[in-house]
Amino acid sequence: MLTDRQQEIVDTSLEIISSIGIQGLTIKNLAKRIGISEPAIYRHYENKISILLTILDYFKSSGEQMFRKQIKSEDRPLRRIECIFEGHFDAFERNPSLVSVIFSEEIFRNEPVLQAKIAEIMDRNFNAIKALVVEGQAKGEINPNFDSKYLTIIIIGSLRMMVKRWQMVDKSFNNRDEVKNLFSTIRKLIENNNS
Amino acid sequence: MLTDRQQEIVDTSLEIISSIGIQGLTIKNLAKRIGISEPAIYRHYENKISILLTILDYFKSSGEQMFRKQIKSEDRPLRRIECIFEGHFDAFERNPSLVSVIFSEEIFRNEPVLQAKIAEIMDRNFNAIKALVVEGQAKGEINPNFDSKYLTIIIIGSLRMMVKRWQMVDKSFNNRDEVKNLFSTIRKLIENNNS
DNA sequence: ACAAAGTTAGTTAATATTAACAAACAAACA
DNA sequence: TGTTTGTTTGTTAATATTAACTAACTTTGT
Repeated sequence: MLTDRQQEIVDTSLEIISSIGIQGLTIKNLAKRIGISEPAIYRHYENKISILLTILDYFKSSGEQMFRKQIKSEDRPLRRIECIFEGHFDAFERNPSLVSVIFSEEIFRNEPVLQAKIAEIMDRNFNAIKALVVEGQAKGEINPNFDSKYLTIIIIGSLRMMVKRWQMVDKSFNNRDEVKNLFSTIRKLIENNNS
Repeated sequence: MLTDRQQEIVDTSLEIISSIGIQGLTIKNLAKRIGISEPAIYRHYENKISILLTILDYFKSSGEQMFRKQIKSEDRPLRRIECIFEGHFDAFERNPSLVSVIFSEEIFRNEPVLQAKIAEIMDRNFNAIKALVVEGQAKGEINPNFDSKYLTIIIIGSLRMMVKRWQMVDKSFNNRDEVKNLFSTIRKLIENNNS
């Protein structure tokens, strides 16, 4: 569990990342924004890496929660994938900084601990979606003539691309509709329509 | 045009980016690798940003070349998209550092000039692919019941995701086959099969 | 002889982190 | 009850390291 200050540090970090990018997340900026001195940060976190690890953990567990909810759900696989789509999207909308975090692998490249965590999160997400695709194919909802691996790459890649575009150009347009449209396109593409 | 030294600086930069990431591209590393002193670098480039701009320009023009080739080509649109897929992939294989560059938007976020260039490149690529999709739909080769914008997001997103996975996990596996399989999946999905 | 390309030896600004100490409060105890 | 002791959370000042970049001088090639 996090203390109030620890939570504040994490929240403020996400704010900073959101507004000026991960590069701007320095202890100095962090301390200034919170209104305490730099060394005070170290009363609550051993070092900067452990702050970042906490952020990634938060990210990981919020994703896990979403997947768990979908596993229990009685919906059909395609609908569950759609929920994950929307769920991720809601998360991004509520907390735009997560977008920066998700695309920050390159920055963590010199920190093995962080890179490992990122790889772990990506891998788990991939497998969760893939499991749903496989299930959808088994139940005849998704076209079984395609390798589930490639369908998963297409699904996740599309979502990421959408988010990236949103971050780079669109900026606060009709994002919810965009996601709906994108997913409905994907759905029609991969659905099993042997009528 | 670039002098020999300038070219060497660019090449070595790409080598460094490739092996230890963009974060590792410092003037010190660059000079050491080339075998000259740090200030000598400044005899050939005004500053670090201009080196990075040159790299992005190289990236941009090599992409442009590829698109130009495809425009002249007599192939059908889907085949041309496939060529672009393979072309990009060849580029990545020949020069893995480009992968790092392409995913480095987050790092350039505090450098408006660089960020603008990245946005420009992404935008042009997007529109080039989209034009091919539209043409494919007009010629009845691609299913016209889908918004070309979303199909383009799916196509580019998949390619990027594939590359990302390649960078993160697969590492020197059967990459050429993977690209072939991925594209053939996409092709089957979006093809117009009203037979 | 002169311009291009290199060197050595610096500068400035940032960075994460540590050392040493202080105020506020709580717990323990006489 | 009042004093001692410890803990938490903060401070200021300093640290080591690294970044990009510069000034002034030397070498090299034509």
